[in-house]
Amino acid sequence: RDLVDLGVRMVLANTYHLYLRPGPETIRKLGGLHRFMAWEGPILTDSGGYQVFSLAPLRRVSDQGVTFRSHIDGSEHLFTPELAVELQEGLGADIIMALDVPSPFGAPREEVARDMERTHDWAVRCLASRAGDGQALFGIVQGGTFPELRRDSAEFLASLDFPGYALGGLCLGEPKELMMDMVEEGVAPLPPDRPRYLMGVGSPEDLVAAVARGIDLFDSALPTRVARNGALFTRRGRVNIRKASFREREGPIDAACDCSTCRTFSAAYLHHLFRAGELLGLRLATVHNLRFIMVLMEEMRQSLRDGVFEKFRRDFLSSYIPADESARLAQKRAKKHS
RNA sequence: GGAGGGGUGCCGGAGUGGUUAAUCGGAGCAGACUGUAAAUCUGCCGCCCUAAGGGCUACGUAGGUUCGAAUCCUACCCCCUCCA
Repeated sequence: RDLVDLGVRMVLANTYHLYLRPGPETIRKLGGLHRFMAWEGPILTDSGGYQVFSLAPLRRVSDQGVTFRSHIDGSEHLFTPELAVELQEGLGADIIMALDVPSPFGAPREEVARDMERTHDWAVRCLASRAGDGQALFGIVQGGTFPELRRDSAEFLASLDFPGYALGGLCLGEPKELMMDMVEEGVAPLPPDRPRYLMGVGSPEDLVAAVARGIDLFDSALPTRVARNGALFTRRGRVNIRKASFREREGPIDAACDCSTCRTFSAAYLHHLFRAGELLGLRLATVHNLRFIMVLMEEMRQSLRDGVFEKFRRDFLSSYIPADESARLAQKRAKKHS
């Protein structure tokens, strides 16, 4: 399997998606999620709070739970904190998430505070509705981009004695500095001996910045999604494999990379696969980006063990040009030319 | 040899007197995607100078009509179809 070869340790699955299709019954009949996906390692499931928020039209939140329409067929459903836990227990995941209410970036403070209170209330109910201790239930910190709310939220959840904590509702369009400030606010009150999970992040530069602020765990669709659209991570930053400059590039995407794509294929070949619309290109690019992230995380773990993380961070950021930075440079170049 | 049809920007293809540097596709150039709408989305795309804006050259070729033509007329060149 690709993921095993890549050194992947844990995978994320999603309650919202699995609930709508194929449905919890189907997975139960097929022996649970591990067997269904043929994944022997740990699985983390998200509660679906975020998907209801980002995918489903017509969502209505009440004290009871959240009502939404399926983005697939428009049918109406209700997720309560109790159901979210039950579904995730049914899937047999190893780490499960509380049902939360993320606030959109830019929402007024009162609204964010209300979402946060609801998230807290639901966190308590999720804890109470667990069937057993076999699975680790994580609480989710909310509070938008308001420092005091973030801190309040983290303090409240810390008092509930979860085996692990997540920071949610970030990376939703807010400026990077603000996001990292919120990470700091959210991490500070959490017990140091429990894992901290930053949900939905992210890009290589974000991972490094967040680890520097005490985050242990991440998940993100970014590396695979951008890979499918031709954006590949390298030690020097993100590159777009579709660019004409790769047409005759003989070496691998990233000479420093040990992934099977880089060890086997030239950048020119990958460029061609993307141009030609070949499905193989999507897979090779995905393998590369995932391996890049895996290696990056392993290097960060090692540097922490060695007590040289700060140096690693400086070195990494000095050579890795973030996407937005290179976009700015490209625009400048384009302007100069036009 | 006869009768029709057609030649538009890198390619395909709209447009049949002014608001057309010219609809729209494709190709090309660049960019974005962060708790899974899998292959999505955005911008640029004749040349030159610029910040807005301006100038130049363009619709097979050469003339003509007109205040004004890719659009009308004449000649020529080339392509396609049918008949012989």
